[in-house]
Parts: sequence; C-alpha cells; structure tokens
Amino acid sequence: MRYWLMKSEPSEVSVDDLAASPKKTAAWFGVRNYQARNYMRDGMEIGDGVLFYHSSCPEPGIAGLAQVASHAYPDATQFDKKGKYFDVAATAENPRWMNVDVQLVKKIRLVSLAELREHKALEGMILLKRGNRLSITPVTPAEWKYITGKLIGKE
DNA sequence: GCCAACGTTGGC
DNA sequence: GCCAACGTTGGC
Repeated sequence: MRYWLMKSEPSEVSVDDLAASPKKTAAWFGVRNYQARNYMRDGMEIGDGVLFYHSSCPEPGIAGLAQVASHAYPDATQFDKKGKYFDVAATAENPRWMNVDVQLVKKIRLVSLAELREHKALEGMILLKRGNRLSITPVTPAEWKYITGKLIGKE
C-alpha cells in the first residue's frame, strides 16, 4: 500500500466534480509529464491512498481523500484530435500517456498549502519543496498518517 | 499578470 | 550529447 498526492485544477476537475461522478470515480486524464505518468504506470496499485489536491486556484490545498481504483491504461484524451490533450505522436499501438482511475473516498475540510507548511512533520513533503511542479508525487506513510490522522481527524 | 523553476525541443 | 530557446506549472 502506497500513498500519493495528485494535483487537479478545480476549474477542470474539482473534488465536488469527482463526488458527482458515477461511483465517485473518474479517469485521471491529461497528465503529460513522464515522471508523473511513470508513477501511475509503475508505482500505483489499486487501493493506494490519494490526497486529492486543488492547484492553480484561489485556495490551493488538499480537498479530499481518494484511492486508486484501476491499473494504468492508455489515456483516451491523447487520441482526441480536437482536444487540448491531443498528442500527434501517440498511436493506439504505441500510446504515450497512461492514466489510472481515481475514486473519491471522502471530501474533507480544505487543508491549505499554507497550513501544510506550518507543520514541521511535513517539511519533507515533495509538494512543499521549492520548485516542485510535479502533479503526482509519492507521500510517505508517516506524512499520510499525520495528515489523515492529526490534521483532519480520525475517520 | 508576474515570474521562478523546471521540462522539452531541436539545432549543431 | 550539449545547451539555448521556448513552453508550462502554479503560487502569489
């Protein structure tokens, strides 16, 4: 069992959008970064814990708890010529981009980026490292426990 | 809208 | 394989 933090722009897919999806599950499409793709393709297992993070918005922070709900499979949006995620180099035989499905477990109070920065126990989080832009990052068990236990309370 | 930081591209 | 130019991310 591993843990991850996955960024989403709420103007694209917010925690409420995910909550409103069938089975509260949606494909994590649109990742166009190799390292993030590799985490999904090579690192994720069904049932892994996910911190659902809102980025590029007025109040960035963790907005929900989710879980990995599928293995990685080709991201359909890379084949959509009209879409903004189209990749001319991707073919059905040789897809370049993969995604997993993510299922919302529960919406939580927003744990803002500023709040995360206040906690010494979290200073090692990749999210908080200067210059980090990765949209998917691993979270350590200790970080997960601290955030889900201490910051948002026992579920 | 700004801009620092990082990733990707492409000429050589 | 180097590296300059360009594009993107994402907080502020």
